[in-house]
Amino acid sequence: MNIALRQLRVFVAVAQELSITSAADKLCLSKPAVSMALSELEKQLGQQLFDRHNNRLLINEQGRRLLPLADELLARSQDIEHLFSQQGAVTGKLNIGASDTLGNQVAPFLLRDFRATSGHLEQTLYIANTAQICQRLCEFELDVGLVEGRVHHGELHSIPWLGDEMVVACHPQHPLAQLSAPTFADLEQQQWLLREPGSGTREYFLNHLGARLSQWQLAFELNSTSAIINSTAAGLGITCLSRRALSQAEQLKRVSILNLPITLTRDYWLLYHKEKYQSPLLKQFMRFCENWSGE
Amino acid sequence: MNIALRQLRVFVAVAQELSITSAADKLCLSKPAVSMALSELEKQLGQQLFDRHNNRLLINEQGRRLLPLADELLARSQDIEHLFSQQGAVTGKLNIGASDTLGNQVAPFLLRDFRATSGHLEQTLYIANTAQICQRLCEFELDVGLVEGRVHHGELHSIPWLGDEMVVACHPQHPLAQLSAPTFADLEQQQWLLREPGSGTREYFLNHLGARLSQWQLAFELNSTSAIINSTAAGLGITCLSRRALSQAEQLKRVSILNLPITLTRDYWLLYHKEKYQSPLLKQFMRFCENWSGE
DNA sequence: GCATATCTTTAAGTAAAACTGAATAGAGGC
DNA sequence: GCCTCTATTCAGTTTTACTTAAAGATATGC
Repeated sequence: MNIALRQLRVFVAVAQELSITSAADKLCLSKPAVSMALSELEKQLGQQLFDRHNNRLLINEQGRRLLPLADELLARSQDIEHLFSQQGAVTGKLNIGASDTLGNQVAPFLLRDFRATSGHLEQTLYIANTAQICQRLCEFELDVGLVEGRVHHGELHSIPWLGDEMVVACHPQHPLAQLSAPTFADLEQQQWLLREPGSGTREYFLNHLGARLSQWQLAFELNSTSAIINSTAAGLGITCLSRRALSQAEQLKRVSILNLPITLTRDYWLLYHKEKYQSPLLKQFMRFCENWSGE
Repeated sequence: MNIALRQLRVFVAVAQELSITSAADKLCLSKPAVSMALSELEKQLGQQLFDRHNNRLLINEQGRRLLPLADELLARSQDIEHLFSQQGAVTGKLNIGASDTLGNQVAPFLLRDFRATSGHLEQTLYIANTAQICQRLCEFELDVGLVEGRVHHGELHSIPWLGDEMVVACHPQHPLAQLSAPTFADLEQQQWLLREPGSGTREYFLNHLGARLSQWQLAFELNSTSAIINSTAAGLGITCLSRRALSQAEQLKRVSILNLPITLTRDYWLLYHKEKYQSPLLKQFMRFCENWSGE
């Protein structure tokens, strides 16, 4: 009757991958080992955890109920191991998801400072767009997400975090860069460089700037912020990005930032799953994030 | 590196029994199995959990740190099993400790009502004196304790619970029983029947009644409340007990309760260990206790 | 529609772990 | 010293966990 952590590890992997085959890869086990461990767990609990249909697994109500509990139990067993590993050293893995701008421009400095103050070194940074971050939080594969733009998701909590200024940039020789006080009207009829759909930066432009312009043209779409900066520096169009992302390019005079009449701001958000257990390490990291000023 | 629940079960048993031999009995395992499982756990954690001295085990700082964590992990794994056992049924074991009066006079009715409202049937009632209850709470063998008399113990929390009136009783033909308004002075020079040291009832007498009397004699000591009642009914002395414990004997006119000038009251207390994990079932029981009026 | 992937599960054999009984070693009581 | 109580070590056995191979089931390609 006694369930084992081994079985729960298998269950969580299968619940995340929704496939025996890829769960087996992840766990470095053979497929039958995973299949048998899972069906034994289901037998012990007296409940199916997945619906088997068309030779595929689909997590069911029972499985969804077990997932946070199993994840917590495993996390707590990890906590115990780490508590006793090296005396006083902060150990354990931290899986952080971040959207493009935050992941590339902010997270490196955030992690540098967290490492310096905590001594903790085992972080993984997963950079993807907001939608993917949310999905992986729901699969319990990420501990925390750092995203631009508010997220409305029933299973996730979001707390506002840091701020950011959004600016419009162009090539230094661009006519706009010569204006001492450009207006929104000057931004019309321009060629804009945008991120791909699903990106928080793109959403921001569409909702806060594009919506104010009677006309604008799409120069082209790029799924990388630095490619957008390079394209701006190459004179292919103008763009709206966070000041953080542009600071280096501006210092090198590769791009110019326009002095618009109003300041555009954007909040960042810390995301975490409502039902996911927060290990002491995770709590420490979240507190650190909340108090972190930027520089 | 991965620890197993099996190992933690062994560890907890050894920590409670402080002996490989009796832990093995408790777990229905051989001594070598327990010894090996424990030393493997210690090897995995990289820490001794017990000091070995003179062929005896003594839990050390590391072990004390692990005990509540291990207990919680095991309790949570039990929670998972029970959640999935019978749909909706309330399962899981509840280990309740109670001092003599509470265990004999109150707990049966408390448990009857809890069973009726919750449908939960797996309770164990361990009746012992307050000191023993505290010890077993500290060993994580009991979930909750019901005791008379305040307890000051660093590892335990106590919350006031119910109340009780303490009364003085004697044989119906005893001279004291003939007085319509006996005073404290009348109680002097009497022969008293007391419980053994460590009993809350005894402590109550010594602190609240005996201390007020310039003289009193010990008739003799008994480690059972009903033996004290019978001894009182047999005219061997007078006694101070809770009205609850005496109600039947009084109705049968086997003893008389004196009408003293002041009412002596005594609080009961709910005890639980600060670091012990409270399962949903335990929380439910505690809430039930707090709201339970008596009848 | 038949062959071919892809996926899960069953079966049989193997490797690993958990466990036992007997024996060993140390400590204390008589 | 002898007996009894510990915990642990050792060697052998049982049980569990796992792997490879194969089968069954469902979809995909031609």
